[in-house]
This record gives sequence, structure tokens and C-alpha cells, in this order.
Amino acid sequence: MSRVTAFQTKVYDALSGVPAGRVVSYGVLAAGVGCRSPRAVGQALRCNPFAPRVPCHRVIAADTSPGGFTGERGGAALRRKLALLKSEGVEFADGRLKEPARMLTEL
DNA sequence: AGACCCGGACGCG
DNA sequence: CGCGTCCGGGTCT
Repeated sequence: MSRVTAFQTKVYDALSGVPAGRVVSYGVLAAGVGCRSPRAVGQALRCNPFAPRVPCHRVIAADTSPGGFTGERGGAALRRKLALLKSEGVEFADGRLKEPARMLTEL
């Protein structure tokens, strides 16, 4: 990726509408930008040109799994992600969202 | 034009 | 109920 595309901008804007202490699934984000492929969103977030502005750590899988982070499905990156979420009041337990109610099912 | 990517849904066992 | 497979959309090489 060399430059930010319109698609990414959409995703970032949608993510912007997600308040702290709350998370969204890739699918919801995808739907929010008119995309039917969560993977496309994930890849877009992977670039993450706007670090603090685009909290990709606030995006998880639809099954409340942590999903991935910066291209890493597990490891230090994931750990960092969970730590950030915890700082926002979102806790995970056993690789699963402790309170699924914190996950937005729509934008 | 082809391959790759951080998911999701469906079907089968 | 759990695991495996296929689909889809977008971007990068």
C-alpha cells in the first residue's frame, strides 16, 4: 500500500463512530462501508496509516474472538490489543470477549 | 492477472 | 456442538 484509498477512508470513518469501551466486528464495519467481505476491511485496517485515530484494536471478530492485529493472529501484538481494550474497559476471558454486550452489532 | 488477508456463513461429522 | 470448507471484496505485487 502506497496511498490511502476511498475504501479505507470509509472504514476509518466508520471506526471513528465507535466509542471507547466498545468494539465492532469486521462484518459490522464491512456492512457499514457497504462491503460484504470482512476480510477486505481487515486488510484495510492492517495498513492503519492513522494509528491512534484508527483503533484497529477496537475491531474484533464476529464470534467475539480477538481476531488479529497488524497482521498477527496471535502473539505480542494480540496481547497489546487486549491490553488496550482492557484500558478502555473491555475485558477478555479465555480468548473471548468477557461481555459480548460491548460489541456493537451495527453502526 | 494472480496471490494474499486480521472474517463470516454454511454444511457435515 | 465442534470442525472443516467455500465464498466473497479489496489491495498489493
